[in-house]
Amino acid sequence: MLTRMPNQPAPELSAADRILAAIRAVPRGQVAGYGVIARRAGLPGRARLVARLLAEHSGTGLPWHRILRSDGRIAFPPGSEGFLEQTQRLGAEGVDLRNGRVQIPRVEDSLDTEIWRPD
DNA sequence: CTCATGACTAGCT
DNA sequence: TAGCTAGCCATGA
Repeated sequence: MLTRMPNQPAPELSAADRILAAIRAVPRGQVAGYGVIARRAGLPGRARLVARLLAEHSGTGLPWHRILRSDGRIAFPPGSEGFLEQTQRLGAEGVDLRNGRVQIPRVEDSLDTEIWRPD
């Protein structure tokens, strides 16, 4: 059975599976936006679908905490349970959060990966 | 079918 | 940086 690098999403997979693969492809200590995940799954503009799948598959080992809004902020309301949980998980991975927001690296610096690298 | 909702975005002030 | 707006799309009432 061939294991495929999730960089090039397999067209034969369902949209949901491609999105889940893109989420799992975000390495520990790094974060990515909903829209970025959607694009990497071959579904530009479907950020809300990414959010739905995250909620649906929470608790299945999916690295949901590494997914943030396009402006670098946590999508949950500040102070909410999910917000605190995500803050804690990201902190455990060394992601620098300031007031519920990661320091967004300049896109020009990471054109290759499209994944935010908080260093 | 229409309407409301939401872990969203991009653009403009 | 913060608000506000319009656009977006899958779901469920």
